[in-house]
Amino acid sequence: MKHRRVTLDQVAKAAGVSRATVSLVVRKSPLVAGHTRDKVEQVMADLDYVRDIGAARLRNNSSRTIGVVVPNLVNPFFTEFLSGAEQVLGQGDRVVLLANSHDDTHLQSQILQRFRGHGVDGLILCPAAGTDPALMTRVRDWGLPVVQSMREVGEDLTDYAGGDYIAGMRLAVRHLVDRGHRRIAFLSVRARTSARAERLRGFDLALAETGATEAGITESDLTWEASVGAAGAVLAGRPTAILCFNDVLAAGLMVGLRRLDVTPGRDVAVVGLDDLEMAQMVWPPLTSVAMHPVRIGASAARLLTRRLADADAPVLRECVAPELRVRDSSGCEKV
Amino acid sequence: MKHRRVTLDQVAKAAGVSRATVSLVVRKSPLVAGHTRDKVEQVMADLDYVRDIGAARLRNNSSRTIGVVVPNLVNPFFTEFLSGAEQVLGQGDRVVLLANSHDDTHLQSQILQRFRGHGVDGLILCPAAGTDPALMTRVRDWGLPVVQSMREVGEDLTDYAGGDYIAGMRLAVRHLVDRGHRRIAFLSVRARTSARAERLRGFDLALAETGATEAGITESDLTWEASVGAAGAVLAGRPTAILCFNDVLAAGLMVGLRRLDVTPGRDVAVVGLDDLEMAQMVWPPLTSVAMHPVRIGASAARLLTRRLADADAPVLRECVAPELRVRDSSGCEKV
DNA sequence: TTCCCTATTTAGAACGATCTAAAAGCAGCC
DNA sequence: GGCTGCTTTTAGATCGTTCTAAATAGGGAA
Repeated sequence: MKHRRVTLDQVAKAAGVSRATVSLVVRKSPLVAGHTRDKVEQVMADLDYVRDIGAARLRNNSSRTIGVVVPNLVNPFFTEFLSGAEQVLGQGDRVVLLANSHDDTHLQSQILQRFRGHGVDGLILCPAAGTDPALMTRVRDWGLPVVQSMREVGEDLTDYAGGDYIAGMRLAVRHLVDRGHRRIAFLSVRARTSARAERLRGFDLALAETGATEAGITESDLTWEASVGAAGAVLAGRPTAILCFNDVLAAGLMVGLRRLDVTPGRDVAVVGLDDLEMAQMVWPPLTSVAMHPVRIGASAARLLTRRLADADAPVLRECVAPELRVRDSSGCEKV
Repeated sequence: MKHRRVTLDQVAKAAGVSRATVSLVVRKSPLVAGHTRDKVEQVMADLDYVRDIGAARLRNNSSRTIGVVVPNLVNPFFTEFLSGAEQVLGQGDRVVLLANSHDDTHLQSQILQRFRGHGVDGLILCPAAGTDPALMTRVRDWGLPVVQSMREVGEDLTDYAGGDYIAGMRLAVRHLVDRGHRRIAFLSVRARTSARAERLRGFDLALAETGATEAGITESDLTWEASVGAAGAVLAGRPTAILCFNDVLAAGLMVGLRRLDVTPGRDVAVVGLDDLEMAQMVWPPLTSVAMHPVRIGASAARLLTRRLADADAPVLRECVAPELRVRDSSGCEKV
């Protein structure tokens, strides 16, 4: 019923050549003569030969497999990221080994062990909150090329692909200030990640540049439900505009505001970050700063491909430039 | 710099036993004596030994790797599904090989070849629209256990995990009829999948049971933007209520309706399917039928685990029961 | 013809695990 | 000591590839 897989040897026998020759054909070596190649390829097609990549890796040490670790598979930001990475890697005939760390460093290191056992060629890692920078050097000692993405741990330890959140915050704050807002609140998150630090720094810089004042920084869990409940705390600082850590929190916040009879886009301006598709679906449509997660994922995949080709290439940081998308949620002027 | 991997042989040498014994320890065989096991485990920890699963598979034919193919990685429905499957498989110490078919049968078969080459133990497949049922028997001939999910091709060819969309449509239609609606439209999709057929059948059944009349079936592409533009066509049938293929289309439709100065939840009732998180974020909050994609993913993973354990187990269909979630978008009574 | 050179092809040893079948150890018992 | 029966350990073949180094072909030139 379940028959064994077709091997190089069987193809070789059927084509009347040696196993080594067939192997050369499989790897598209220029060494084989045209007529030999044709014959072997014909036989491979007839027998439905599929090369065993695991066995190949045993010899040549390349599994064409990339481990991707994200902290949250349900957050559309990370799935768009994943989608971009998968796309690029698939084009390079590589395959994605996916895992969700749930932002748990313990689970994360289990996952890395598992990936190591599977002989992945490289790693795209969005490090879980609280990841020890030493992890990066450890991974490097394993001989595993890594690209960090969306979040970063340590300084220039690895390549990195992300969005420029400092620029993003600036765009958002300037937009609000242009519309006459002076008291701006920030709905942040509790989890200590570089993504959070970067936004806070951008916020400070932007406030200093524009002369606007901070009207309170509230911390929420990184879920939609949590931000609904944060609305009261955010309003306590009497802001006329609220910047949110991302669109998911912004969407929740708007629901929370409405429950307190505050209408976003009229009574208070709300701005998100990321510009996920949902920004256009909520009401009022959410002003947001596009971070292009799909592009970031693609960029991470390309960085990793580059490093696989040259282990000693200089460490690179790639930041996708953000774009402001003005919609109705920041519609209220305060002049 | 990049040192070789630690092998069984090295552990064996260091522990003063044979490679075979170490292998037994790795596999937790009860054959090894307690003191030997302890010593070997100590050495493994000291040397940071990681078992090479690829090499193991070559001999014992189990890669602890599962291929998962989804048609759209950006659709939150599928990512929640994926998340459920990944979770369960990870617990069984298996790893997910992920690929996105973009609903393209050609790309899908490329992916399957790739997965085959990687020696996956099994497959969770949400078949791309237009997939030939013969694919399932072909995959079976490869000796690959498959579970179809979310969509199904062929009759009882493989195990299947999905949501009960017939029941879901019934819940939705009854709810609308209870609120006094008699003219109900359905915003459907163009792609011919079992998911579409099932919903249409449920719609017909529910109409027949309740005596409500169909107020037009419009077809849209399966994207948010497309459904925004479909609003005009949907209204042409003069419905008092609109049922949508899923929440993504419902969200788009509501935006489209508003652009035509029709307020969803007041001028016309809108109901979605799936109950994604976004149902609560749109305005007005969307009445929807929860399909529990995370549970479906988990169920698919369990079905596959079962089949891996027993290739001859009877073919099983598992359908997660839907639940109606009433919110404001169906708020308008028509009595 | 012989020799050399380049273009192809190949035998056989890896890679790191598991499996099979058989060998050692170690009691207890005659 | 020799035998039986049990537990524990092991040598060596094996999985399907790639690599190395060497063998073989096929022309020309001398």
